[in-house]
Amino acid sequence: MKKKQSGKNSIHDIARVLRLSPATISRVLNNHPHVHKTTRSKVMAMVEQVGYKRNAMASGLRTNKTNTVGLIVPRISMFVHAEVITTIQNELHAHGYNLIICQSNDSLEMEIELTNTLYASRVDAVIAACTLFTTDFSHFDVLTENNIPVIFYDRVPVKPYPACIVKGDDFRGGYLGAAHLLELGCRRIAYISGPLNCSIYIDRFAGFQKAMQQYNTPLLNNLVFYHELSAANARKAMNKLFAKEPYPDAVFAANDVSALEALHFAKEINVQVPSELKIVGYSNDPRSSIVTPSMTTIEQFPANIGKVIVSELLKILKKDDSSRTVADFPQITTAVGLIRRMST
Amino acid sequence: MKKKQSGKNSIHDIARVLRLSPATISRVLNNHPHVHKTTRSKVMAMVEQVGYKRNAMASGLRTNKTNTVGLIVPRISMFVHAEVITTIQNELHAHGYNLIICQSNDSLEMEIELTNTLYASRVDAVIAACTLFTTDFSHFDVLTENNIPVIFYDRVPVKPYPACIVKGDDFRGGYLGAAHLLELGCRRIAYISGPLNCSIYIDRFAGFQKAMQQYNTPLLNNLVFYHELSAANARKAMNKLFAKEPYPDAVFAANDVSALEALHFAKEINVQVPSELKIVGYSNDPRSSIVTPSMTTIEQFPANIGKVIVSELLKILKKDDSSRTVADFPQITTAVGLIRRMST
DNA sequence: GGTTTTTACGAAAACGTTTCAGTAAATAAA
DNA sequence: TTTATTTACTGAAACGTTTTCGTAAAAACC
Repeated sequence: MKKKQSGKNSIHDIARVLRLSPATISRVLNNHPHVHKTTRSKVMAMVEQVGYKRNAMASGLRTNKTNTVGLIVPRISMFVHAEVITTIQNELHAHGYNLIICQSNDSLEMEIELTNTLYASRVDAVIAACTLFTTDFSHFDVLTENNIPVIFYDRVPVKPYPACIVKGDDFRGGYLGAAHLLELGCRRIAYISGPLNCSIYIDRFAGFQKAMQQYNTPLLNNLVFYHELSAANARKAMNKLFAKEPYPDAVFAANDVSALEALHFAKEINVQVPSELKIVGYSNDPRSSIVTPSMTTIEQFPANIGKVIVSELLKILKKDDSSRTVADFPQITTAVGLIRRMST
Repeated sequence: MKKKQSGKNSIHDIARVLRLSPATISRVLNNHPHVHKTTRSKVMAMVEQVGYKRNAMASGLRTNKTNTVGLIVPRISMFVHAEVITTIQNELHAHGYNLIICQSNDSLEMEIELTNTLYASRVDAVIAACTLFTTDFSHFDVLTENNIPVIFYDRVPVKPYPACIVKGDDFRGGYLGAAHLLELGCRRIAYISGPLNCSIYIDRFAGFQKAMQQYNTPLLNNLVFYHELSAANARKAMNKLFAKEPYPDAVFAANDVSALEALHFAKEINVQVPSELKIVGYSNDPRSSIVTPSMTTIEQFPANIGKVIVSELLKILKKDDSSRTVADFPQITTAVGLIRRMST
């Protein structure tokens, strides 16, 4: 049972009742050597008794270290992110770091504010998956210029930036999805892409094109759509695709939300999936496996992404500020895979 | 274009080059009165030029205020939470507060660590949705005893605790689901509950019982299951239910994951839904609407929950520490509703 | 012109921790 | 015993803010 607190208890208060100096208390708390065994246990007992808890602000102010890393993500509800976050948190926690999760809501303005806030609280590092609309990355300068390492993942800078980059092999993902459909004999393949200012959609599309080219299949301009990947936009695309014949024999969408909407649309207009239309999504959203027919999609192994991020981050944090070099800005690509289901 | 920083820039540095005192700089930054217009603009210009950003630790240490609230949640990937979090974040942001999102992974140990960490960084308040295994809430004492207000939601303390509580009307939810099935003529209704040490499952089950009683339908013990609501456990329950006749004519599950698994199982063994078996879930998970047949479920209006939480929180934060009273521990119940779909 | 009030600013303390430099006591070496 | 070394601790400064108190100077009043 804890004693009732009388308002405050700092290292000074403990020092006073034990007739020691604050310095000694601090040393005990930080496991410094050169403090007597009996003193140490007396201090620990008192710490326990009054329920002392270190003030992270004071400590951080003095040491310039917070043991905290910040994470900025468009939406935590996106499955891939949720998975990545969970892994990151667990791994970091195992190494004594705390994680502050921030959500930009896919708003650039918010992303800017969040990086400023994270800088204000002087986190030790920042992990960021950027907004769909982040083409200029200079708001991260405040971090890099002040020696706070940044790691980007998922949606990453396209131009060189002094930060480590971890990304799924989007090119390969695009290639795998397209090759799979081509292998199955599809030749009129529609492609629903996200906006091409965003790294992942550029690469996925490039992979798609590569496969098409390899199979000597022309890319029909009226079968390709570039817009924010919402269900509504996917529906618009489908409406156009099925406005008049010839219909496409496959749809490859750069995310699962769009693919799911495509499937839904196909059902509505009585187009049989997969016999008349094959559909491939991207990300292996939990929904893609429970829908009927279940959907073929590209797996990104988010847990692996998380692990890679933390392992890189720890490497960087182990060095002190001054000894960081360009070698700390590697660009790492993580594997993807095709999950074949009933929609193809 | 920002000037390259020479390592540090504090309020002192700005003061020195402008031949002012740090106090004046601080006053400008905090919009205090009694500072000359020309001085103000000179300072602002320099702040802009050197890219000064306030050090939140120093500021928080001095003022004992962080403008940050902490949030602890079992899993951010759970749809209801993701929705609630997003609302909370937006609302808080509009009022100048930052949100630190923490994930307990449904581990009590982690929840305890997280509350300590949040206390260590002296957040202004904590919002918590507890672990399934949190029956003792004393680890939140460190917050309440130190005048950091706590608001619980979703999974909340069952015993009295000095904190505001916001919860969905789980009793009504349980009642609505059951009454709906009874109305449709079901009489052998199976109920898949979560463990009864958790507030929400207690209430949902009570609501279920109330409806059953009202329709003079006996509650059959072998049709009720209490366990952690995982897909695996739901499958076990379904296996038992369909091991021998008479089969149930309906399944009401206390969350959507279980209901979805029940539906999946029914399909596997060729039991027709809804004709032979009706299914109702809980939470309106996005998956429940896209599955075939789409699933009837209980909507919790998570955005509304988030709004209520923030509105209560702001009320509490507006008062200063000392003037808080028991009146700051209201228990608020938010509405739920039945969403009827094809599974009934 | 003298008195009061207001305005604009500075000096310094404070928040709670860590750490450098120093010192007294205990121990080891001579 | 004297001197050197180690051990266990203290004092005080520092981190970057905010805020109280004080005080000149300017403005307002009579």
